[in-house]
Amino acid sequence: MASDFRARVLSIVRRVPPGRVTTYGDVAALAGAPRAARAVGTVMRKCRDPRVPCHRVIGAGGALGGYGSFLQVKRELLRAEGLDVGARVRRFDEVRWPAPKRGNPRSPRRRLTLQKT
DNA sequence: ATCCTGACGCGCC
DNA sequence: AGGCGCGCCAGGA
Repeated sequence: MASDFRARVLSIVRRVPPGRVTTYGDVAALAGAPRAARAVGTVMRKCRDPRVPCHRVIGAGGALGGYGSFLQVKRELLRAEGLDVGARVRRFDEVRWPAPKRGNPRSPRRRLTLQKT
């Protein structure tokens, strides 16, 4: 296959159940590349497979993310699945998938802050 | 192999 | 609270 990464991303997105959403970043992490959120977007962009619910992949914090006119379709689909979608997906934490783990010692999201001497 | 682009994310202004 | 800029990664030309 073209890329292992791509295949993983697709397989992951396919598991997102109706009425639930996930983020580019989370998918990237699940695919084994925590910093490749943008790359996930690249994959979604090419995705034409109806088995892949790409409309359930949104931006961090509930932002829609999206692409051109498809953004509108995305909103429709999400609403059709019962989600409350405004400028951003509301109740995000409740419809997020997979269920966000709390106090996860293995999610050491690095915070590389630049100090000002 | 190299360069440019982009359905992202997050710190800062 | 919102917008801007820079960093990250994989794809495609």
